[in-house]
Amino acid sequence: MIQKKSLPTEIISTLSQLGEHIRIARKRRSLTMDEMASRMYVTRKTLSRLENGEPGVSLAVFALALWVLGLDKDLPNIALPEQDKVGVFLERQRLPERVRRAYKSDDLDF
Amino acid sequence: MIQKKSLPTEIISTLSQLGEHIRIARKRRSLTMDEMASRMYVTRKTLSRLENGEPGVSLAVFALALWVLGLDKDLPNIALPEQDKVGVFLERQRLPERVRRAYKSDDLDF
DNA sequence: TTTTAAGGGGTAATATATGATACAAAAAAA
DNA sequence: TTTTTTTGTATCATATATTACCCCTTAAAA
Repeated sequence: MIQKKSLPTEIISTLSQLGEHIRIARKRRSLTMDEMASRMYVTRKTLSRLENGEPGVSLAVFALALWVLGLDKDLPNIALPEQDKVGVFLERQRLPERVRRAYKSDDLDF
Repeated sequence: MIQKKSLPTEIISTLSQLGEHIRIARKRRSLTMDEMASRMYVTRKTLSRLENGEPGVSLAVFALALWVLGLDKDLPNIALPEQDKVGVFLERQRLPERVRRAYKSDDLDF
């Protein structure tokens, strides 16, 4: 953990991509690293680590970057339960074959 | 930073949502926290901090969770440059009004 | 009901991130 | 070109994450 060496390749690659996306968005907005870092309430070094895709950077730093750039709208949709097809399938599969009502004498109408 | 108190409300809320998404996806897959944590090569406590939306959790832990759950396909699309409408607009705006070729006597044909 | 397992929460030790600062390299602007 | 700004990199101090334990409460299963 936190060591690039021990991480799956896909994850290393994904984090690099995310860093690159942030760097591009920052440059398009003509923000220097110092400027953007101060708006994020972090130091330039921390922003640098984020843009370089270093795995140890905290989620808060990541979210702050997207927030400062106005690119945070998609983040809450990650792993959204209603979009999780496998999850929905598994949940449905776990339903019992037959349902049996718990008997209560005065609860026979609905 | 890293202190919930000093973070924008939207970010606190977003991180909580992401943690909840992961927790739901884990339960749907009938994974205990111990089971999932070990597949992520982290401890149960770290996974717990992620599911609770704690801002200090590293990006690697987040990405590993999505990866273990098979929910990592959307992550690389966050802040995607071609979807960044503001960014594309700003970039276009920066184009010069007129273009002028740098004159080179032997480079007049193309 | 009894039994078993899951998850919440604490502590100490260690690893790592983050901040603060300085300096050099590279790029942009004049 | 020269000058200025931006960025890369290094170091040290401090804050925090992460691990590896622990115990306890609660929920699930028998």
